[in-house]
Amino acid sequence: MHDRPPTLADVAQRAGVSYATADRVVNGRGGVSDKTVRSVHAAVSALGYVRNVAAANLSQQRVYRFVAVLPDGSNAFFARMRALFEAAATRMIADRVNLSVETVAAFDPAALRERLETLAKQGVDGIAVVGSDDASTINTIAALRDSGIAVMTLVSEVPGSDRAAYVGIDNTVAGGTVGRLLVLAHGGRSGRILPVVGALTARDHADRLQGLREVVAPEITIAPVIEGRDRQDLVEAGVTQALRADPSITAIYSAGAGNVGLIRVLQALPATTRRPIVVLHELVAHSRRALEAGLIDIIIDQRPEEEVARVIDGLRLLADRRAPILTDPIVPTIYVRENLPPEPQITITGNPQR
Amino acid sequence: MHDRPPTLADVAQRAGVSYATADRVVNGRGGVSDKTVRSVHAAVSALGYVRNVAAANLSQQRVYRFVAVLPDGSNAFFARMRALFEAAATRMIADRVNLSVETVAAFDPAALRERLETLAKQGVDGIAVVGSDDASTINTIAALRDSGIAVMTLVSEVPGSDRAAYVGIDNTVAGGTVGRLLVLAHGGRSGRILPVVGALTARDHADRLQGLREVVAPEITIAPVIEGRDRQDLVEAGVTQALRADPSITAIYSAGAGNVGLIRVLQALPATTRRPIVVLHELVAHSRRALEAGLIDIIIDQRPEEEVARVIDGLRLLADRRAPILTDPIVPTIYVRENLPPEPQITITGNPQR
DNA sequence: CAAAAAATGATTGACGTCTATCATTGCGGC
DNA sequence: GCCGCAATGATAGACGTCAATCATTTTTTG
Repeated sequence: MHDRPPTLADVAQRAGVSYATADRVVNGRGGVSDKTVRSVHAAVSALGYVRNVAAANLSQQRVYRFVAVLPDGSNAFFARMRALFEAAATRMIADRVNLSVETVAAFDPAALRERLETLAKQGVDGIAVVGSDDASTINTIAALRDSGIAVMTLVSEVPGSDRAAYVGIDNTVAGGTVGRLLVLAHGGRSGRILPVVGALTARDHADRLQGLREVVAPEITIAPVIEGRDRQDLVEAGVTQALRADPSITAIYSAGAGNVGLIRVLQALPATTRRPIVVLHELVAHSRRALEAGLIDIIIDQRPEEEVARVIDGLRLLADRRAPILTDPIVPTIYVRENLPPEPQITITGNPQR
Repeated sequence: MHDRPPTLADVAQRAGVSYATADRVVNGRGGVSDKTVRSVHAAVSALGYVRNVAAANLSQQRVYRFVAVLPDGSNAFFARMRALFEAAATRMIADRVNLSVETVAAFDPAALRERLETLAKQGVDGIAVVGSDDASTINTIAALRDSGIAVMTLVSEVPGSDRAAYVGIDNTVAGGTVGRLLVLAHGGRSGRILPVVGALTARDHADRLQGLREVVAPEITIAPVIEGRDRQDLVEAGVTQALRADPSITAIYSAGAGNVGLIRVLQALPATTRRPIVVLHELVAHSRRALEAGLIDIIIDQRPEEEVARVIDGLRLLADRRAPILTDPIVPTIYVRENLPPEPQITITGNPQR
């Protein structure tokens, strides 16, 4: 009925070897004949032996030390992600997981490299990093991996790097999803989408735009792209001007940040005209309020909650030498007014003592 | 730098008491003076002591025994959920979690009660059950709780029961979300939605419809509801007839099961006419194919993957005596053709040995 | 066939917690 | 001042694994 799970001692007995030998096999310490290795493995699978992780970690006094490296700045999305990491950190203390969040100057490969190397020296078990797509970062990640540190990329992939996993959305998919929804919303009628991005050179923004283009053509055309540098003021000015210049615009897709500026434009629109359909990225305080107020229609979100959970899970799996981690992509999620989740109550808590 | 987390021995020392007394306090064994209790608690928070769950479980040889009770039948959604539970079960062996899935006759409170009582006798730590909204079930859940078994309701809430938590979507929210998307898709034009449900007496289906109604009025009207009993044949017949009878229908919302029938109708539609916008629930094999083929437009999904993960997490938190579990609702998720996740590769694995 | 090398066995302490038992101390009541 | 009881201390074994050490056996090699 409730037979306790088999232990390594059971395995040894069944294989007809000593505990020491069984241990040598399962922990790959070498110095065991092939025949014995096989018989131990046979016993393992016959009994369904699974290493008791709790006991293993206990014996090693293992304290996982993980660090999430996020870009600094006042970006609302990363502020939220930071809060999520910190909340997770407190929850994980009981599992001997020491998780900390650090920030590093955004768009600065040299600073990132330095920070990562410092972490490596301090003896960290795993790192989650918001990548940047350059050679320096790729090399740094490779070096970290070589020194046995688990590295995962988060939110933004580092193509060509041998990170253990990428946790984040596929931006082409996200753009395509927006495209499909806009096609639906136009209901077969023609239309014209105004795209707003941070910069066309930013890979994620470009990918989103690309995904959009693939889906909406040919019924719907795309107006010249506004590059808002993720700054509210520039976005505000750019959108205002574009709307004035082109009255045929039926929809706006903001693929980057600086949406406070966009929302201001929408608030200022005359109530008489039908406003364009508006889609933007990331559920944060201001976008939530805009959606609730009916200023925008759709928020497409990458669900930082799930990303954080996946990262922690993944880092732990990598730190234990367990099964390969699962790599399902994060699916960008659609919020409309009706399915908004309750406002998060997370307060940012520093460590009270150390 | 990497000071190991404090142990209970550290706490005892700091509080100036013996290990035994510290243990009495943190485990609430009583027989300790108030003054001592306070000083131990002070030491706990001063040091930031957190019980090492791994060590605790190890010492108790704790094997969590959890059971998920799902309704039987050939329902694709529950088949998927079952597979997810089974996949999770294998992953959890290393954590000494014994998770099994059982089925019980659908819509049969007596059978459900009997099954639950049997489980209680067998000494289960936690149960996740797809509820049914009746007095018998409410009482059974109360009895389970009294005997110290953690109970969570899954997919379908049992209102008025004192389950520890409900993991599932709010069906009114789901219906409202569909409503909002349909309003968007009509782009200000009038329209007429054909609703298809299993039965109007089924609370979840009724809630979805209610959510829809609240959002779409007044521009969009709602045709008489088809009750398909979740059966393909009835759905097929009903929808065929309704479409023939009422050419003004611009959208179909299927809130229940039996969607294979609906999809057949859509396949049979003449290519000349513009087909209505179609929204239905739950991403399963046939709905996925229909979406990929462009026969339908939107799938609204309750994300059984996340539900399963939450259930397991919750049961574990309840079984350890840890912090109260988080009760964020599951947000119904929108899939269009572009953001479909990769097809799950889960194979249903029975336990090879016992 | 002896010596060297490889493989295996046997055993031990540590990890942090839980549970139990028994010993000791302090204190109030009478 | 002694009894009884409450509070506290001291200690030990168990949980399953890991990482050692040292002893013993088997195999290989020259």
